[in-house]
Amino acid sequence: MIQEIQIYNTLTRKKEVFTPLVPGKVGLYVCGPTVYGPPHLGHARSAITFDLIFRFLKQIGYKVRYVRNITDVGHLVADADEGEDKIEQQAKLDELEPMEVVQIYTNLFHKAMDMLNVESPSIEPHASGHIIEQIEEVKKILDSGYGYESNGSVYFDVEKFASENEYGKLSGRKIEDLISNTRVLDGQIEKHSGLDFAIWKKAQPEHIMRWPSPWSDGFPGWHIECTAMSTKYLGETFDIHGGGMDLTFPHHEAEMAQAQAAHGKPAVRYWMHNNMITLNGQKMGKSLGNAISLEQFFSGNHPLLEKSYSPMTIRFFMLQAHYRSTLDFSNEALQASEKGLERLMNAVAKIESLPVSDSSTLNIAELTANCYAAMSDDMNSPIAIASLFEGVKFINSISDGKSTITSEDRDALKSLFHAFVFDIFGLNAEDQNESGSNEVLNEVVDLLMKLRTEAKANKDWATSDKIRNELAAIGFEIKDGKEGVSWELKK
RNA sequence: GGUCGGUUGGCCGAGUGGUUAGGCAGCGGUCUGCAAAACCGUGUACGGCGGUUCGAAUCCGCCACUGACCUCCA
Repeated sequence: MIQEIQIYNTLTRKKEVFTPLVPGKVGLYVCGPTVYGPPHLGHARSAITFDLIFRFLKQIGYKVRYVRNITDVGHLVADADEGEDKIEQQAKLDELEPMEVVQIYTNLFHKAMDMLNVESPSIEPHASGHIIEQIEEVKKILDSGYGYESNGSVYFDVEKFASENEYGKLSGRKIEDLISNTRVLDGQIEKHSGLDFAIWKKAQPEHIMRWPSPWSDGFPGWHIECTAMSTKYLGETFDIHGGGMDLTFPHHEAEMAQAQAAHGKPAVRYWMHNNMITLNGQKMGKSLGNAISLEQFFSGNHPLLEKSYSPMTIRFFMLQAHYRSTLDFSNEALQASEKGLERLMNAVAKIESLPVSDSSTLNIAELTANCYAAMSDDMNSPIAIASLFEGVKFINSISDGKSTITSEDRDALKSLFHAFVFDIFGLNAEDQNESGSNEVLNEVVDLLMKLRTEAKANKDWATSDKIRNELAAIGFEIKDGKEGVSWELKK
């Protein structure tokens, strides 16, 4: 079942045939969230992108170990390395223990991921749970000569590394440009060069998050956690490393250098980066203060949102764009996705009851091949979705009596749609809002429907329209179909 | 300033040297007591100016606009 696929490797800037290190198995590492704030649309894009990759690789027969970390230590909040740990900063604001903050936002993240139907990774390691492994990596880097200790902190010697290895290749940077562009920051006296980055940082007295190490009581530098955890769970060399495009520099560049320094060989074979979500053409991000949280999307509680958007709408919206393109948020675009998704899901539900004939007027095998070909070409979900809509048109046409399908093809079509819609794209039928669980409400509305149907039978249009219009005003949508009346409570 | 991208029809968004992306909206139709919903049909776009070519939206050059990274960031 395993077929040839191509993926775009940021390192080489082109699509490459994907060949795993170990046949049939894939090691995938993705930078997860820093849990100091509520999850926003950007987190969803990354999570959904790599969820798609995870799901597709499994679908075509690979055994995948997917590691996505939780960053809960180490980020510095200020320009200088003297700054407080970001998580600690938030903790002080909230008057909570740092790990309490971590727990709160980790839970929120998990909840949002569940709602978006993002599968759990195989392993979700916390940086704080791998301090020992990180210290070991720091030791290896010191042993290899690419690190130096300075006043209790340990730094990575970028210029030395660059003189003997490639540095800047991933992000397309030249070391000379970096040197001339680096800002001179306070507290840099400890470093030999402004390019150097901390791999272990001595904690200031007031710093709460701290661990003992051979150099000082402190905390690990940001970049080292991914090297330590990917090495532990996937090995010194593994297949795919993913993350948001904004992480390519300096984070991933530093990771590449560190791993090379520590292990004497490159760690990552394919680098994959998802692009950003934009809002009015500008990147949506926590640091820009324009991030809309996922909770706000689900509830519609944000000035920029005209209405609430379900998790599946968000998911489908993202799948309709290629992961390497920026995706611009707008109410109009989201509403278009919402309707498209509804049409897709309605068609899926219809397949089973489609009437069969002696012949098919659409080539299902070809449709199937197109879908897999699209995904095999660097996870081109929008193309695959376009093919699926070809199938939707066909399905509706059959139920309209204008096209035909054989029993065999109907089974194939059903398999195709189930594989793509549910397994690969991870879309699921939405619950029929809260009304679905409210039996009494259902019965009351059904009663009104019955009264309206009776009024219609008596040609008492005044009464039937009154029932329909007043229910509509409350938010109910009344659908008169050939098989009878149905209704839905729209938010 | 440096580096790398982007500019596609009303909106979102694929793609590509010559052939319909797709979704949404709009329009027309079917259905309906009328609607709504649903379904069917329908659009002919590729920033500007040059160049290469039998042929470019797709390749090259210049220009304009815009974005990302260069600091934490998905």
